[in-house]
Amino acid sequence: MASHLPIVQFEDKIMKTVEDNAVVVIIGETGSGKSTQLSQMLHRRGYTKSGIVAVTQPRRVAAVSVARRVAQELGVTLGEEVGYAIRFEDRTSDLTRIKYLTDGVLLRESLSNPELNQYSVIILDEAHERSLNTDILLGLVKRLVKVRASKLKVLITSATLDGEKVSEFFSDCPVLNVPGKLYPVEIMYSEESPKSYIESSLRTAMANVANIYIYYIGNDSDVFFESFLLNTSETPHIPNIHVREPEGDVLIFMTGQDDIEKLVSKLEDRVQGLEEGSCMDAIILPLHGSLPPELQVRVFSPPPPNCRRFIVATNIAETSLTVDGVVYVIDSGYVKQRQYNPSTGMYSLDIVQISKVQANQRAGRAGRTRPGKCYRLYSSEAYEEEFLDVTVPEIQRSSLAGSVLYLKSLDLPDIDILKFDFLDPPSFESLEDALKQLHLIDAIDDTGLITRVGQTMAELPLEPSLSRTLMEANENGCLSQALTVAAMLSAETTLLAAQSGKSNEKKRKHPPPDLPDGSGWGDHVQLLQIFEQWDQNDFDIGWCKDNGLQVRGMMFVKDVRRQLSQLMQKIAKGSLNVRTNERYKERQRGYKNLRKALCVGYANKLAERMVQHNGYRTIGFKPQLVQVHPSSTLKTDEDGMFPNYIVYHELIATSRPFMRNVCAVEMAWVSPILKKLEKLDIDKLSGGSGRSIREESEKKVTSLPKKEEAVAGVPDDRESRIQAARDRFLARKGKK
DNA sequence: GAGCACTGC
Repeated sequence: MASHLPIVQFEDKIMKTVEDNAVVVIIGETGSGKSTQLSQMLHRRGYTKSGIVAVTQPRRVAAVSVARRVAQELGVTLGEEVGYAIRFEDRTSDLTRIKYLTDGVLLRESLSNPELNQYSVIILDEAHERSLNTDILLGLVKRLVKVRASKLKVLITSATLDGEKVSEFFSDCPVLNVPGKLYPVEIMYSEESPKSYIESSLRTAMANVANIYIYYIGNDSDVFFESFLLNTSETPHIPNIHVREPEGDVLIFMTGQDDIEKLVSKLEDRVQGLEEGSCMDAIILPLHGSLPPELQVRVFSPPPPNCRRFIVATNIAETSLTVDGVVYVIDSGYVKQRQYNPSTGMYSLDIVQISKVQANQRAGRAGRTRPGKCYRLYSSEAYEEEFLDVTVPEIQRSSLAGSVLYLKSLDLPDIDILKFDFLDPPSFESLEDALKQLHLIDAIDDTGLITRVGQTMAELPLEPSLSRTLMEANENGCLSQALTVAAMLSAETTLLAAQSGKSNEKKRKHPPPDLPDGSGWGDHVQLLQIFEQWDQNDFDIGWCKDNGLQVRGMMFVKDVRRQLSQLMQKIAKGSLNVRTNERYKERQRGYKNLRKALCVGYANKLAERMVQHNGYRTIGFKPQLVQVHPSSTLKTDEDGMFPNYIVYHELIATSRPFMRNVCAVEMAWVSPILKKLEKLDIDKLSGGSGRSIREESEKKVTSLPKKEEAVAGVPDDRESRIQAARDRFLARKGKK
C-alpha cells in the first residue's frame, strides 16, 4: 500500500515512543510520508477508539488532498472514517476517526470546546512553517497536555533545524528523525553575493556566450565583469544551465511580480537570441499569486519534447505549489515579507534574506523526481553566518489584536495573556499594542478584562475592527450593510480581476464607468455599493467579468457574508438581507450610520488631516505622517481638501506610508475616542503585571550573548538584522 | 499619483 514510504519502517519505534510520552516531535523531511502515515499508524494501534485523531495543516488544499489520499489508502469513503474540515466545508460525520483540518479550524473549535475532548491525538503538521495559528496552538496544546493528563497524545512535525527547540518547549520530549524520500541535490554557492540577483539568475540560467564581443565594447563596469567571467573557462558560478546541463526544468525563486516580469522578459530575449539547433527549446513561465488561476495551472502541464521550462516564481513555489519536472533550482536567497511595527501600527513589505529552513526547502524542490542541482546566488559564508536558522515566526511579525482577543475569550483561569507560554514570545511592546487597540474598541475594559462585546467579537472570524463594526452596526440599524463591508474587505485582494502584462495598463487607469464611487465617502462605502449592485444584477457572473471583478473573489465574499450572517443571527436586531434603499435620502442616512459604526470599530485606526495639506497624522500611535492611497475613492471638498478625520483599514509602507481603504468620519464621533486615549493607562490594561514583566524580559535580553539573541528571535536584534539585510539588498540592487 | 509575498477563520 504505502510500504515504499520511509516512515513505515519506523512504525514500531514511533508508536513505542508515542505510547511512553505525551508529546513527541517528529522530524520528517519532504517525502517521508508523515502527513499521510502517522494518522494511519495511530489508527492501527487503536488510538481512534477513544477519540478522533486530528491532523492540522497550514493550508486548505493540503488538508483536503491529504485526507483524500488517506481515505483512498484505507479504502473508505471520504467524509466517513476519514474526513476533513476547512472553512465553509465540513466533510466529517459521526463515523470519522481521522480528521484533517486547517490549524485555523482547530483554533475555532477550541473556542467552543477548550479541552478538545473529542480528540485522542492531535498532530500539528508542518509546525516549522510557524504560522500564527500553529504558534497559538502550540501554546494551547502544551497546556492541554497537562490538563488532560495522559488522555491526550500530541505529535509535532517540524524541520531539522527546529526540532530541539520544540522539544525543549515541551519539557525535552523525545525527537524522532525520519528520513525523507528526496533525491540528492547538489548545492552550489556563488563566490560572492551578486550586485543584482536578476542579472545573476539570468546568467545562471542562460548565459549568452554569443554576445561576448558586444559586451566588450560596452564600458559599463558591470557588463565588463560579466563578459570577463564568461570568457574564463573555469567559471562554475556561471553554470549556464540551459546550454550545459541535460534536460530538466529550472525553477527560479524571485521576490515579487516586478522582478519576475523583468526576468521573464530578459529570458525571453535570450531565447530569441539562441542559435537555431544549438540547444533545446525553452518556455518561460511566470508563477505568482496575483496571476489568474488559469495562468497558474500552466505550470502543471508538462513541456513538449526537447523543450526545457524555466519557471520564474515567488515563494508560492516553495510550499504552496509543487511543480513536477524541476531538476534545477536557482535561489536568489530573498523573500518579500510583511512585518508589523507595533509602535507605529504600520505594516511594511520588505525584501529580506530567507532562513536556512527556507533555503533547504527551496533546494529540495530540485530533488523530487531525480537527483538535482541548486544554485544559490549567495556565498556559503552568507548562508552560514547571515541566514537565520528558522523563519521569523509570523507571531513576531503581525499585529496581535486578534490573537490576544481570542486568547482572552477562552477565559482559561490559568492563562494570563502576558505570561502566555509561546514557543517564541512576541515582544512585550507588541502585546501592549494589542491590549491598547482592544481597549479602544471596547473589547477589553480598562483593567484588561474581556467585555461582553469583546466576547462576541471573538466568535466572529474577522479582525477585531470589523467585528466591532458589526456589533455597533447592529445597534444603529445597518448590520446588513456592515456585513457586506466586512465580507468585501475579507476578500479584498482577490477582488479585482488580475491584470496581465502592460496591455491592460490603460484599462486599469480607467475603471469601468458604471462601478459605484462610494459617494465620495471612501472605499468602505464603495465596496458596499459594488456588492449591492451585484445583488441587483442577481449575482450574475457575467456582471463581475464586465466590471473587472474576479468571479472567484466575489463568490468568496458571498460565502463569507453568509457565514457571518449565520453567526450574527442570534443577536441580530434587524434584517440581514441585502437590500438597497432606492431613495437617495435614505441611502445617505444608511451610509451615515455605517460610517458611524465604522468609526467605533476602527477607533484604533484613526487619522487626522494636517492643517495645510492633504497628508494625515495617525492618532493613538507614535504619530506618523501618512497619505491616502491614490487608489482610494475618497473625495476632496470644493477647496480640494480631504475630510478632517478618517478611519483606515490598513497602514502599509510601500514606496511611502499609505492608508489603504479609508472612510470619512465626523468630529463628533471622534471626540469620545480622543478622550479615551487621554485616559489610557497601559499598566492598568496589562493587569498591573506589565511593568514587572517588561523589566524581567529586558533583563533577560541584556544578559544573553549576541549570537543567542538572534537564535531566540529577540525583536530588537531581528530588526537590525532585517535592516542590515535590506541595506545589503538595496546596495546590490544598485538603487542610487 | 501607486502597484502586495503567502496563508487562514
